Amino acid sequence: MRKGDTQEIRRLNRRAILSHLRRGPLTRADLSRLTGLAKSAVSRLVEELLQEGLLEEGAFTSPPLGRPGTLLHLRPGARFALGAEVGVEGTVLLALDWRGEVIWAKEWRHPKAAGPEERFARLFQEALPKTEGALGLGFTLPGVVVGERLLFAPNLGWRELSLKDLLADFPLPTLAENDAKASALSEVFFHGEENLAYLVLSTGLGVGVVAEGRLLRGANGAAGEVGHWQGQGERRCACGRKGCLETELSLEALLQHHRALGGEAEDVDTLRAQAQEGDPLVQASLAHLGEALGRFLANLAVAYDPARVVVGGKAAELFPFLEGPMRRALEAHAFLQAHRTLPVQPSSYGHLAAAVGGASLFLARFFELGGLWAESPRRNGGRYAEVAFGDRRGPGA
Amino acid sequence: MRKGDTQEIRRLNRRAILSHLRRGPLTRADLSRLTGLAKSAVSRLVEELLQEGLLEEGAFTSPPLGRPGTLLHLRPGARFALGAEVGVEGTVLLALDWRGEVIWAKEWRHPKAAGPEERFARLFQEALPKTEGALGLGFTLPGVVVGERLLFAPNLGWRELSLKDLLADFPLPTLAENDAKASALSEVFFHGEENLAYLVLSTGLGVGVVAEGRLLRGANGAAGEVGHWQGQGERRCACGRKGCLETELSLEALLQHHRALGGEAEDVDTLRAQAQEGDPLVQASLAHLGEALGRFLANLAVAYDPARVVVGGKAAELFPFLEGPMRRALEAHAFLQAHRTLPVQPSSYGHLAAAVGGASLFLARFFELGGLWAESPRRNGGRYAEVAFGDRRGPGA
DNA sequence: CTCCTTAGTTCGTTCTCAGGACTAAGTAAA
DNA sequence: TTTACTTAGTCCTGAGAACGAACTAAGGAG
Repeated sequence: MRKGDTQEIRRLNRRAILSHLRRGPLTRADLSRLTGLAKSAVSRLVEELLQEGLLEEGAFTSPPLGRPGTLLHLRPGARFALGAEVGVEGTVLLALDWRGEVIWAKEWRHPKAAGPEERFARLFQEALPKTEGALGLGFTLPGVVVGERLLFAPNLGWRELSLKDLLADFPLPTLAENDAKASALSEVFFHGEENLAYLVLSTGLGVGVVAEGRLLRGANGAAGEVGHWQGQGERRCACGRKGCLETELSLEALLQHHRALGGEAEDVDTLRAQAQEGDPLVQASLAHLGEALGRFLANLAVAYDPARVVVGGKAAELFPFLEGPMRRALEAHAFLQAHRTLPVQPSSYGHLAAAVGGASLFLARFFELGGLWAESPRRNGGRYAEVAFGDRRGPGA
Repeated sequence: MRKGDTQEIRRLNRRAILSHLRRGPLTRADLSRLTGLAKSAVSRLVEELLQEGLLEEGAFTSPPLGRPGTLLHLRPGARFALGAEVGVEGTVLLALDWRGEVIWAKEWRHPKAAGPEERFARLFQEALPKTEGALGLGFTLPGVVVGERLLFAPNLGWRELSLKDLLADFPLPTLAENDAKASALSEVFFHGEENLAYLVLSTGLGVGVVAEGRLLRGANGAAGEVGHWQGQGERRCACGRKGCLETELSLEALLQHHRALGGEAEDVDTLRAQAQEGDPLVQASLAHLGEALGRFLANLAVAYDPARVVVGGKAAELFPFLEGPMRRALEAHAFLQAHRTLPVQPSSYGHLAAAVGGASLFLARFFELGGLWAESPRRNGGRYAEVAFGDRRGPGA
C-alpha cells in the first residue's frame, strides 16, 4: 500500500504528463485539460522535464483563434533499453527507444546443443559494448520464468536454472520473462490495449495474456502455458508427458503431420513456397493446422476472453494459409457471439516481438515511476547485485 | 492515469491506514512504522477517522518498556453492503460488515421456470427494508456479466438481459458480477491473496481467477468460463454446443454418470448419505468425478497458475469423497513440480461465498477510495441513475 | 487599430506531510 | 522514593506541491 506525500504527487503528475505525451505531441494547455492539472502546475513540471532532457519543444500549433501553443514531445532516444530473445534456434538482441522505435537489432543462430552458459556468453559479448545509457537489459526465454529462476523450458531441455548466477557480471539491471508474455507486452505497451492474447506458434505453443492492461503471470510464472493443456490424444510432448496440445498445434506438429501425409518439408520457408505454388498436400496440412488453431481459439476465448488475438512465432509466417480454416473453426465453436468475430491478427513487431517486449519491461517501469528512474544509473559501483528480477508488480498502468 | 493533488495524498494515506487496520488492531505508533508516515500525520488522520465513526479506540498495549499505546480498530458495522446470489435453484441475500462478518442472511428457492422479473421482484422485496446505511447491493448471476448486461446464462436459459432496466427503482447503487468471480473475491478480499482460482462446481462449472490481487474478467466478462472448454466427447451442453467440459465435470454430469451406472440419486444430500454408508456404486461415481476434476486442475494450473484453488458450489459438498482421486490425477498430470502440491481446499464462506463476494464489490471500492465514499449517500435524490455497473477497474489493491 | 480568444507565466494561498521539541505514561534500577 | 530510560502520542514550524486569479503573449477578425 503506497503512502502519499508531496514527492508522490509530483511523481504521479510527471507520470500523467509523460503518459499523455506517449500518444503524440501536445501543448501545455492540452496537458492541463487532459490531466486536470492547473496550467501553472503543468508549466512547472514541463519545465523540469525539459531540463532533464526528457521533453523537447517542437512546432507551434496554428489554431483558428487565439495564441498558438508550443507542441511538446518525448525527446527521441532520451531513454532506451536493451531487449533480447534467447530462443530455441537463436538469439535476437536489440535496443528500443522509449517511444517504441527499434534503434538497432542483431541476430545470430546457435548450435542446437548449446547450453545456457554458451548462449549467454555470446549474448553478453554482443550486448556489452551497447550498455552505455541503457535503462537495463530485459531478456526472454521460451519457458517458465519466475523472478530470477527459469523453472522449465521443455523445448530447450533446461530445468531449474538460476539466472542470477549467469548474469552476475553484467553491468546493467536485468529482468527475465517468458517469451510469449514479453511478446504480449510488445503489442500492448505502445498502444495501451487492455485485453489481449499473444499466441506464440513456434516449436511449441504458448500464450501471453494481458488482462486489464496487466500481464498475467501466475504464482510460478506458468500462466498461459496452454501448449501443455492435456487431453488431445497420446503423442509424447517435449515436456515428458503425453497428449499436450502442442503435440497437435505447433510447428513441430505441423511438420510431423505433413510427413505422415507423405510430404517433405524441412522448415517454414519451404512450406510457404510450396503452398504458394499450390501444392495440395501442403495446403491440406496447413488447413489441418488452421482448423486446430480455430478450435483452440474458441477455448482460449472462454479462458481469457481477450478483445484481440495476435499470432506470432515462426509458424505464424504461414498465417495467411491458416486463416480461412481457423476462422471457420472458430465460428463453429465459439461460446459467445462476440467470440465469433474475435479479431485475430499477425504480430506488429514480427520476429522482434519478444525482444521488444523484453526491453519494454524496463520502459514500462520507467513510465510507471513517472520518469524518476535511472537518474543515478551507477549506484552500487556499476554492479547490480540488488537487481530485481521478473518484476512481480507487472508493467503498465 | 490518476492525477495528484493534496486531496489525493490524504486519500492515499487514509487508505493505507484503513488497509493496515483491516488485518487487526494497531496503535498509532504501529501505523506510523508500517506506513512510513510521520507520527504527527498518523495522529491527524486517525483523529479524522475517529470523528467519522470509522475507527474506535480499544484496549491499551502493555509493552515491556515504555508508554502503552492505544489500540485502534475498524468500528464494527460502521460500513456494510448488501450482497445477493441469484442462482439456478434459489437466491441468497445477506448483509456484510466491512470487516467481513455476515450480519444477517436469508435464502429462498424459486420455481425452476421463474424468469428474471419474478426473481428480481422477490429480491428487491426482501432487500428493500434493509437498505438503510448500506453502501450498495452487489448481486451475482451464473453467467457472463459485463457491465450492466447479462450476455448469456446457459443454466438459467437467459440471454442478452439488460440489468439496468431490472434495477431502475432500487434505491441503492448496484453492481452485477458473475458468481464464480464474486466467490473468488470473497476468498481474497479479507485475506489479501494474490493468485487464486475459485472453482464453482455446481449445475455447471465456472472459475473465478484472481491474478496479482485483481479479478480476471476479460473483454466480455467471459474469462474463466472453463466449463465451456471443448474437446471432451459429444454430449450436448446447456449452452447449445457439444463436448463442453461441464458435460463431464459438474453436478449434472455426476448425476447422469451415476444413473448410467444404474444408480439412483436425486441430489447431493442423497449422494453424500449413500457414500457415507459405503455404497460402492456411489463411491465409484464420485471417484470418476474426482479423477476428472484432477485432470482438469492440471489444465487449470497451466492456464492461470494459481497459488491455491478453492472448490465451492453445491457439488463441492462432496469434496471429501472427490479429494483422493482428484489428488492422484493431478499429480499424474501436473506440468510443473509446483503444481503437484497445489493446495485445493473447500470454500471458507461455504454456500454464502457468491453473495459475500457481491457485497465485497462495494467494500473493495470503499477501501480503494480510502473510505472517502458514501459520505453523501443520497445524491440524486435517492435514485442512482448514474450508478456504475460491473466496475471495470477491479477491486483490491 | 481595437477587440476577442487562447497560450502560457507569475504570485499569493491552501493543503498536507516531515521532523524536531515536547509531554505522557509506563518499567527498572539506585 | 527518586531518577533514568523507553516508547506513545501531541504540537508547532517549515517545506513542497498544486490551485486559482491576475497578468502578459500572440495570433485572427473586423
